[in-house]
Amino acid sequence: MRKSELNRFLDQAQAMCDERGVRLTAQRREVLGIIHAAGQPIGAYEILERMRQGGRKPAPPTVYRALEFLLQEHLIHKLETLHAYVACSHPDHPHASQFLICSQCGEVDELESAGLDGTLSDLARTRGFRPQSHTVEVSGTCAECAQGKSAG
Amino acid sequence: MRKSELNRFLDQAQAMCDERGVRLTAQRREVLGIIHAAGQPIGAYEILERMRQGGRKPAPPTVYRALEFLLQEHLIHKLETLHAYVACSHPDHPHASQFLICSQCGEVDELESAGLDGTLSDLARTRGFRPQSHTVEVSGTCAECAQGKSAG
DNA sequence: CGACACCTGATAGACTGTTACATTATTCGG
DNA sequence: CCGAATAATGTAACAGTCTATCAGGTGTCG
Ligand SMILES: [Zn+2]
Ligand SMILES: [Zn+2]
Ligand SMILES: [Zn+2]
Ligand SMILES: [Zn+2]
Repeated sequence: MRKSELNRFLDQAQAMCDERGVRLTAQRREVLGIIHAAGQPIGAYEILERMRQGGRKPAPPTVYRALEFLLQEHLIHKLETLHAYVACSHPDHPHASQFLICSQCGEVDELESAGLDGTLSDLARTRGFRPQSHTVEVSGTCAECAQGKSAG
Repeated sequence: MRKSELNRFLDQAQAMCDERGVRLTAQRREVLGIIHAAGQPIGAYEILERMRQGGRKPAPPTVYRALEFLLQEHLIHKLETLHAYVACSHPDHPHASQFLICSQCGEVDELESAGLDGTLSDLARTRGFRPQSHTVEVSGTCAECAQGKSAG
């Protein structure tokens, strides 16, 4: 069963929040679980939909508040080009958003490239620009989809 | 007067569209002019607002259709993190979207870094990913704003 | 003129996200 | 434990961004 993997993920998040003195409440944990379980970028209203399957009727602010918290704690990222959210693949330390997004199957691959970070910082500094955060989203075809296409 | 600069920009765009066999109609030209004249990222509804100052009452689809055309022809870019549009600073050849965005004054600086392009392509290829387009938006403080702040 | 492609106008609606205020839950000092 | 302060949640209404759809106009070509 794969549920234990999800639980490990959530427990790790819980432990991190405990350390930081912030509260991963049941609701926030549920939203984080839905995002992680989706395995793909998922929109706020789709999350809302899945929360409603438990009988409750949360409204948009509920999910947006949870998303705001999870973003602050670097447990999820927002994909600006998709208006969707994904679980962070290495939430133990803050970092910028760097993604490969397959336009065919929707899979995303989170990068964490110090080289890319450095290239961007250098570029910025040559312009006298002081960077604070960055968003990198590469759209294209993932390995699996490319293979399937060329083989087919 | 600065109007001649705007006209040169628009005439250049016109020439490029003529070459490509596409039509930079009066309406598209007007939208492109408004975006260029703004000098900063401008939202679709702000464009709409300015178009209405001529007495006409265009509706959202009007401006979105023009924006779609201008994006296709690489005459403008969309800033995904701002939901806003800017004129391309070197529209003579297609290229990916790379921007430094000052969060204080709103100025944007369009990069065109082959090095960044290469770094991204290399990163993608090590994952078997075939990139098609990318969006890079760095948020921070521009040189002027940083200077004003440190001096003040 | 008629047929066709393209552009435009206009209504309505979908999707994404926010404001404002009332209510409930949790924490903490006494 | 009690009560005040703080944090989190519930609820309704709304704002911002973008799209679907249908109808009408313009221009070219034969
Ligand atoms: Zn991450
Ligand atoms: Zn794929
Ligand atoms: Zn450009
Ligand atoms: Zn600035």
